[in-house]
Amino acid sequence: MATKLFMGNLSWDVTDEVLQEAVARYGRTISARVMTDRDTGRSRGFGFVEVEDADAQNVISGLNGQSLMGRPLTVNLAREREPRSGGDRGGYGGGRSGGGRRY
DNA sequence: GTTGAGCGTT
Repeated sequence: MATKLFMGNLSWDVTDEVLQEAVARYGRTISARVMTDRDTGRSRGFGFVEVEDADAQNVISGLNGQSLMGRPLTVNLAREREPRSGGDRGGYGGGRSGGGRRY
């Protein structure tokens, strides 16, 4: 199992590799990806990382507040984005993302 | 050549 983490306040110089290397030091990194602007292709300043559930808390406590590339990292549980459609044309009528933040 | 809160693509 893997836990998804949201990385914020990333330096524009940070890349997927750098993020993975940084997270891999605190836990087994399943996957690391830095969200880059699809419009311009430049880093948006945040990304997502997948780590083992047992290491998720360790990674958060380890990287959250730590400085990377000269900028303090912000680590939090990433929201679950719509599960992959799976490719089945199925068409669930009641598909409800439930909305994002609800406060 | 720039910028800085926020939750991503098949």
